[in-house]
Amino acid sequence: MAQSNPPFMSGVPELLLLRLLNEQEMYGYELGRSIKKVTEDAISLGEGVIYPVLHSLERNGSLKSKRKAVGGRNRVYYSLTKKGRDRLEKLHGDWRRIQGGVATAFGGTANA
Amino acid sequence: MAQSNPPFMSGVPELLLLRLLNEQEMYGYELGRSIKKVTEDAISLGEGVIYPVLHSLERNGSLKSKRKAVGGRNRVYYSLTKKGRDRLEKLHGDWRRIQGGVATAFGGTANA
DNA sequence: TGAAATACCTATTAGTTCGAGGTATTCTCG
DNA sequence: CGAGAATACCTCGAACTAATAGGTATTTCA
Repeated sequence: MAQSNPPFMSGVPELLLLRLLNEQEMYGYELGRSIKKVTEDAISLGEGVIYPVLHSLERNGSLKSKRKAVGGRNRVYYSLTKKGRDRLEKLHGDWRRIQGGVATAFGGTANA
Repeated sequence: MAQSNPPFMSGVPELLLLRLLNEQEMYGYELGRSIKKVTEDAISLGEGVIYPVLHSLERNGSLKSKRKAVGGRNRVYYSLTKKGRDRLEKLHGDWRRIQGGVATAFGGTANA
């Protein structure tokens, strides 16, 4: 057998969060706006999606966090660990494969 | 507000199934092999994925089915209804948007 | 003062997908 | 003929995702 599939559509929120945090540390609320911006409004994630993903990513060691008080605000900044970078690469690879597969399926015989 | 997001990861199996059935009627077992082929092995769906999706698609009126006995085999052929074609267009649009958003997010600042 | 924005969080629900199983028939090959 | 592979259908249960809808508290600004 060739290879087993990753859970399919799973992971876009996780993928994007890891992608952004790989560039620079950020906090949850900020990530929400940032995702809208870097996807040019194509994707927007609610806080109810962002925070749980952040927490589970931290739990499994992909992210580390530190609290900072900035201008009277209490923020939790996240950044990638080595494991997080590995995870990012893996998810990105999965994504490219699926994306490529879908593109091929739709490109094969041109349709509307 | 701009627009609400479709459920994220959902829908690649459904999308591919609709895509294939839009070209020609097929039966479940056949669809499994066909998906592997048209995605050039990038994606393969187990029967435990295919049949439930087919059934739910038929339940909601996107697909219609007819039984045929072919060479002693009992097959259930599916084809798209109008509603199924609409559904395909919608899912395809969603997919393009998400795909574009991810591409932009990763393309914005080139990374490995 | 009061509303909006910032900033965090959780719980519930709904939906998807996966793997593992199950049945039955037909085909192929020794 | 007999055995096993392939065809062809199906369902169940577990695991996981993601969406909505809430909740708290502070700060900013009109």
